[in-house]
Amino acid sequence: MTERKARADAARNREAVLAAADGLFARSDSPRGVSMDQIAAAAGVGKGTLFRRFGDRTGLIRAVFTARSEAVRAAVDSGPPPLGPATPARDRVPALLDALLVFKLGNRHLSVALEESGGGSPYEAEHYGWWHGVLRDTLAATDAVPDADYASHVLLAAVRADLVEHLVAVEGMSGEEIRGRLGEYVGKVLG
Amino acid sequence: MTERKARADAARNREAVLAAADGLFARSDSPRGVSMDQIAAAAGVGKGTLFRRFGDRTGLIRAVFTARSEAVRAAVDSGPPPLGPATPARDRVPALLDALLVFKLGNRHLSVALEESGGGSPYEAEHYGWWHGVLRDTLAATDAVPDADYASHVLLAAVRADLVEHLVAVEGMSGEEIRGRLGEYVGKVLG
DNA sequence: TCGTCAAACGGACCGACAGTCCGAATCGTA
DNA sequence: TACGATTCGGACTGTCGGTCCGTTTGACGA
Repeated sequence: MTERKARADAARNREAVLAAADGLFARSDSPRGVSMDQIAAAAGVGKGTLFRRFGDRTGLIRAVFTARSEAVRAAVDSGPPPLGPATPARDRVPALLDALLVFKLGNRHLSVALEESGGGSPYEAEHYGWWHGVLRDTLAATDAVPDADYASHVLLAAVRADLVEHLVAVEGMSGEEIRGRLGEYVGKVLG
Repeated sequence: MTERKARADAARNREAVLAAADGLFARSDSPRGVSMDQIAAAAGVGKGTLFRRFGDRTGLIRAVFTARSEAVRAAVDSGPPPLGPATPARDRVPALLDALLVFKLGNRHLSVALEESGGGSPYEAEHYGWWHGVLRDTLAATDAVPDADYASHVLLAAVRADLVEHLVAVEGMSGEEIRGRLGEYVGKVLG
């Protein structure tokens, strides 16, 4: 509709900021340790630019996160089994949770950043609503639990970023161990 | 050991700060909206006092939380069934989780404050370690799950303060509903 | 190629807040 | 009452998220 012209430098800067933020979060131990000034500096961009493009800190983190998670979401939306929509519900539930877990294992710091700076509550982020919707619908199709909505929330809580981070960093579990345990656990819940 | 004499005003101020903080957190929607200056002012105390007694913001929140949760912890430690140690493990697991849920329902804002300002990760707080220990040991005695340690983490994730807050404030569930759902869910996990 | 102007840039600036510091006030004791 | 140890309190500091506005730049028509 209102198709103005996109400026070349604007697009370039956007990518630079995304990349810089991604790198900084990945390197830093705590998301709190990464300031907006640092991101701006690392991206070779003024602070004003950064806030104009992304609104605020939360918006920036969400943008980085969204960019990173495009692949998983596409696989769930329209990929082949066991993630895609054609999968039998009973097989898809564990596949969904495993995929989300694997993603968080591979993007631990970024995920923690999203959940803790994500506008107060992680539950407000669009990304959570999306996963919850998919999981709820799939779960409802299995008839395994009395309240698919509630069960989805609780199952998603099992793969929260800070829990995963704790299991890996403090308890020393490997990614594969966690995946195994989660699989057993989900199996039990599905009955 | 190093039992010097406690000054009367020091003790009085400590109580005043605890009470003021408790009240402010309970009233405020978001823990972020409560500043140390506000707490100091509400307690009729200087900021220096506040930081000397509690070290930092996290220390203060933990102190308030600890004071509030003394009763539950005593009930678990040495109370009668179904919470106390004499309870059969299979009955105690749901009782423990229900007690924790009820506590969080009654202290929603304070709990959220602890989990989000609790020194980066909620898992570092002493209070988490304690609950996890009790739950793990009880769970291990039931032989219901292959890995009691992991299962405890995941079950505790089901009663995280921000999830409870979300279910109540956004999804409009009542406390009783949540308790019911949690009970069913735990039952499924115990098999 | 050049002129025009909306859009984008960047960094100085602001307000808020956690945490520090030290002279002043206060308590317990002899 | 006098004295020393302990605690008080609020001015002060450094940092950080977010804003503002004068300057620059890129797209496009002539």
